[in-house]
This record gives sequence, structure tokens and C-alpha cells, in this order.
Amino acid sequence: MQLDKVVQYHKALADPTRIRILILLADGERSGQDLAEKLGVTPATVTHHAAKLREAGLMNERRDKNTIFFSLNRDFIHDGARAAEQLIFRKTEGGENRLNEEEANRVRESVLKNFFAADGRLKSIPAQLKKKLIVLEYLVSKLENGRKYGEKEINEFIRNFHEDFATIRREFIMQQFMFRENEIYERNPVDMWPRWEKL
Amino acid sequence: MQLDKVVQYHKALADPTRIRILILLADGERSGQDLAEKLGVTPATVTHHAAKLREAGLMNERRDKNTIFFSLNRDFIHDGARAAEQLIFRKTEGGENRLNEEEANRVRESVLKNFFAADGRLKSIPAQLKKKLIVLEYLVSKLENGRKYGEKEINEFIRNFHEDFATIRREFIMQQFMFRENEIYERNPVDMWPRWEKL
DNA sequence: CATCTAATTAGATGTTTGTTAAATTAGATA
DNA sequence: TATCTAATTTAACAAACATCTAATTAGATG
Repeated sequence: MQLDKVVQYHKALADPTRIRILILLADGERSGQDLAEKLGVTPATVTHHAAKLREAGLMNERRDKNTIFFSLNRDFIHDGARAAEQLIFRKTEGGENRLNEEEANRVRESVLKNFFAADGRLKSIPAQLKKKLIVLEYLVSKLENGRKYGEKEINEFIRNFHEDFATIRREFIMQQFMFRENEIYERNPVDMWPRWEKL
Repeated sequence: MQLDKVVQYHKALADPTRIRILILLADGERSGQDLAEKLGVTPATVTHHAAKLREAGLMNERRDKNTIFFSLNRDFIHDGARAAEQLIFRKTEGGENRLNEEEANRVRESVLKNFFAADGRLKSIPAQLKKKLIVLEYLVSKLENGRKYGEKEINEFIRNFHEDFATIRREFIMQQFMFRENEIYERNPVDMWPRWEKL
């Protein structure tokens, strides 16, 4: 999750009235008026807070006749609670520590150095997933972003680095570095590339 | 954790600059100036945010010559992240749902009704831990708070309810409802009593 | 003591936020 | 259509907040 979202989540819970709303909703859905009464506050105030909670994805609502019933989105509350910690400590869902940028750069450099010859050609395709991803990422990053490539172009591009263009081309697709649509290849946006730092 | 604390925690994390400070500190301690520079912000601003993070218990500091080094209080970040969820869903550390007060009262009443006779005497000592705790709690709550009792006094008190005063007296101590110091017995403060609602 | 450095305080400013009363809207019901 | 109900929007206002500049403090060092 990105910084903005985490901030929004914490802003949503940074007010006693809103937390009290969530506590009330933990027992089941409630109408706006009901909430206003239990909280000792105007319906307008409930609307105001409801908007913030909804924007942060913490609440759902359901309409029945004139009345709107609010209810919790439990999963989002759970995820948000963990998001800050994950952001700060770079932890993955499982709890392992993710490499920070500095460490990741060191690892990347060492792998590239090992798998590429002095003339820039790929010595072999790594068997270990992490190393393979580093190599593929490096190759794909040399393709132009947003440009469409024909199959022949791709093959030639890869052959600059390694004979087995078929395998590498297939890996590009499988690992989601690229996508293909009727014989046309294109780089995926960087944020779709797999994250080997987590492995 | 109480509402105020949870709100304070979320307020502390409800600002991008502060989260970025925590992210920077996750790699190790840093001076105020260092932080100001990395964040692109005045030292005064860092002081301002540092105060909020410190008040929420998320940061520690250490002085070395003229420089103050800030560092994370990881445990507090971890606990805070879970506090909201626990408050809202009344969950315990382990994740089981805790009974709310209303439900707890119903359970208590039904157990007491079953184990006490019409004349107020205890029919039998419950074998099941939860029920036993409810009964002991009820008995102890009849003792005066802060008053010191001799062993004889305690025995007599218990005998008003049940013949086996030795067992019950021992349970009072084992379950931490009371403490004993050279033959003198005294009620523990209520917040030390075991919480059967969690069981 | 004078000077240097890092941090804090004070004051100012513009922004965001929580709340309300009053006006308005959306939908149901008669 | 007129009326009722629940929710939302609007406008207003005080409080809280993030940030800056400038002044001040606390310690270290010459």
C-alpha cells in the first residue's frame, strides 16, 4: 500500500467520534439517525464522518426505504491496521523483511555481474527464480516503454544477449514483464513487474 | 487500550511527513538535521513532528554531544497497529472474540444462579475454569477492599458459603484474587483479577 | 569567555477539520 | 399531488494543524 492510502486510513481513525462509530457498527448495521442519537451528535455530523470512513474504505452502506444502514468493512480495517507496519518495516504479508533499496541494488549488481560477460552477453539463464527475475528485469528495462514490438524485433533484441530467444521471450510473458496481443509485444508498466526483493 | 490512546496513535500516523520519518528511522537512528535534509523540510518542522511521535510513544531519543538521535520504538508501533482492531472488535491478543459487558453479565448471572442455593450458600465448587472464576470473583467481591484479614477471619467468611474453606482459600490465592503476606490476607485490586470473559 | 552547532521555542500564516443550524434532496406513503 | 422521513449539502466558525522564519537555548570546543 502506498503512503497516501496509509495516511488516509490513519486520518480516518484519528478522531474519537469515528472510532465510536466503528465500535457501534461492530455489533451490526445501524442507520444514520440511530448513530447520531447514540453518539449524541447531529445527523449532519454523522454524514460528515460517514463520508470519511467510506472514502477510506472502512464502511459499506445499504439502503432500505428511506433509511441507510451503515456497516463495517472488516477486511479493510484489518488490512489498514497492518499497512503502516508493513510500510515502515518493509514487511511482506508473511512477515519476512523485504530488502531495502540499497540492499536490493547490491544484490542486483552482484547477480548481473555474475551472469553477464564482459561483452554484455548473457552467459546463461539462471535457474533460481530470484536471479532469473533480476536478469529478465535487466533485459526488459532496455526495451522502450510504451513502444509496440513485432515478434521478429523482439527475437532480434533478445539475440543480442543470448541465442535462446524463444525461452527468454516466453519468460518475458510468463513473468509478466511483457504482454502480447495478436503477435504484437509490449512492455508492461514497471509496477506490474514481479518483485524479486520479496523472495 | 482506551479510546484516547488509540486516537492519539492514529493521529500520529495521520501525516505523510511523520510516516516518512518512521520509514527513515526503520533503517536505524538519525539526527534531527539529517531527517530535515532527507525530508526537505526545516529542522523546526522535524522538532514539531518529533514531539508528536514521542508523545504517542513511537520514538525514542538519545543525545550524543550536540546531536540528538531519534530511533523507533518498534513495539509501540506494533501494538498501536493492533489496538484499533482490538477496540472495535473486542478481540484479545490471540484473536478470539471477547464478550461484551452485556453478554458477560448474562453469563455471570446464569452461572451464579446455578451454583448458589436460594439461601445464598455455594452448592458446589465448579470444575470448569470459567465457572469457577465467576464464583470466586463473586465471593471475593464481598470482601472489603483494602482491608487486611487474618486467616481465621477468611476461613469464617468462606464458611458462610461453603464447608471446604481450605480449598477456596487456596483458590483465592492461586487465581490471584487475593495475596497473602505473613498470615495476613488482602484482596488484590480488581484489575488484577483474572478475566474469564476471554475464555 | 567567545564561538560554533544542533535543537527548540515563539510567533505568524494559511489549511484542514469537527461541529452545528438551516436549507435542500431523495424516496416512501397517503 | 402533498406530506413525511431520513440523509445530504451548504455556510459558518472555532479549534487544531503543518510549516516557515527568526530568536533562543543547551552543550561542546577553542
